[in-house]
Amino acid sequence: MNTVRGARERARTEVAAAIKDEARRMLAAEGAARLSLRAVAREVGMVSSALYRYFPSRDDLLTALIIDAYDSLGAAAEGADEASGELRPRERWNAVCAAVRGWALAHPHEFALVYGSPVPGYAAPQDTVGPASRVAECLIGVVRAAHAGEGLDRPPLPAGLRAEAERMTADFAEGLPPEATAALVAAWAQLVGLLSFELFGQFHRVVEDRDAFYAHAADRLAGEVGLRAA
Amino acid sequence: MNTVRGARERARTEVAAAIKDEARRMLAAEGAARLSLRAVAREVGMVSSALYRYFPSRDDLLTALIIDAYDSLGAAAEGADEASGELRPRERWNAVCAAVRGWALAHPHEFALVYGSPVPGYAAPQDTVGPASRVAECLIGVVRAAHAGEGLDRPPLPAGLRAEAERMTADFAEGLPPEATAALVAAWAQLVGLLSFELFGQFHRVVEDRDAFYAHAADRLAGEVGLRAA
DNA sequence: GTCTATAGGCGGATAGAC
DNA sequence: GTCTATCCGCCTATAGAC
Repeated sequence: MNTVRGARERARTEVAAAIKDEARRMLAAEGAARLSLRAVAREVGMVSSALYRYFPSRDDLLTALIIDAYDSLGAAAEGADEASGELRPRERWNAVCAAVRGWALAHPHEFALVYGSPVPGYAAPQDTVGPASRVAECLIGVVRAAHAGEGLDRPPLPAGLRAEAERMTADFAEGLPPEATAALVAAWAQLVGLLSFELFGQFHRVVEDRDAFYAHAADRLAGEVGLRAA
Repeated sequence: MNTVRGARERARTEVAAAIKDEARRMLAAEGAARLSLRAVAREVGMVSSALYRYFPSRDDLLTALIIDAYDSLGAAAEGADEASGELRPRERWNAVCAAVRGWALAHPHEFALVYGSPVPGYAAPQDTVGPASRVAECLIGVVRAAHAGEGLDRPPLPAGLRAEAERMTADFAEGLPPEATAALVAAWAQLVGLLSFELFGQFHRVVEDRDAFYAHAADRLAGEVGLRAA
């Protein structure tokens, strides 16, 4: 009986995976806003109503894709982090940043899905929050290791931001100096900004050597966060 | 006859403006990817085929909206720049950055239209390039003034980025130190990254005091570009 | 779980009358 | 420039048979 249920569930998740794969392909062609269950069903060789057994609505399929994207990005970041565990914090930071960019270049439409314009009419459920924070956690880990080890050059923090930085620290970066927490949040947003510009075409005819450009910017951001130069 | 043509053209541009206004409203509700000529026509009290006299296709309407958005943002930035002409460069920079954020908060859907995920299947024509560069030009002007006046603290530039920075400078920032050009391009992308996170919901339950957070980040970026502290 | 059929919409774009 | 009519396509979602 265990086997039976196991087989059934395996079949179920395999079909669900095929649906998501096709949906990811549609994402590239049509964008999240026009993702259509019918089109996915057609392509995957089912009839549209059959999809509703796997995803109760279009929005649920979207949610699954978003969670997968965050998890895939998070895994890429964590992998790079672990692979560079021997290095100094600044180099670990740069390795994670490079992995994030590598993932984004390899999955531009999933990047757009999670960091681009929100899908109108779609509200992300709570389930996305955990996966969404994996990359950030990874960066926090690097900074925490630096703090515990060689120490941080604390970035400046104006008086008006002190309370906010302390709140952030208590909320999700316990143990870090508040200056570093605030700088880290800003740095992460700025990193994604660089990737958005690259992926969304804003660097067209502006930045040519994007590898070097991004690597340098990421390294500067490491400095902003307080990681000591290598 | 001049009057006649004037009147005709005035009527034409007034209707076109009404169409664009309604389209902007739809942008908020449906997003650019699902902007529909028919829905706009319905709302504006015309029949869909009549719209084709004003915009030959859906994409042309989209292009008009994009150009308007860039122009509106550019005007906001230029206005803030002119209003702060007496101040020191670093303060001018901060004033322009604040104006950009003010515009973005006031026009989130137009911000998403130009800096969010690209609309699948839509390719921006050459006409958008000029308006798109107005904000950047404005920031370049501030840095140029600093360079000509009190001077810049040149940001560091790794050897691998030197040639690229010189090319950028020759292409669109003649006269600036290449270090500043490269830092400026990065800073602009990072600024937009901060705004994307704020507008697209990534700061939800993360950053609360967004005014202060952004102002501080913008000021740090001024330093990155080489503007001397106030 | 998958199918057919159906309800009740929506879209872009064009032709041709006025 | 605006209208009607039309072509031909698309969608989400449900009911009910198998």
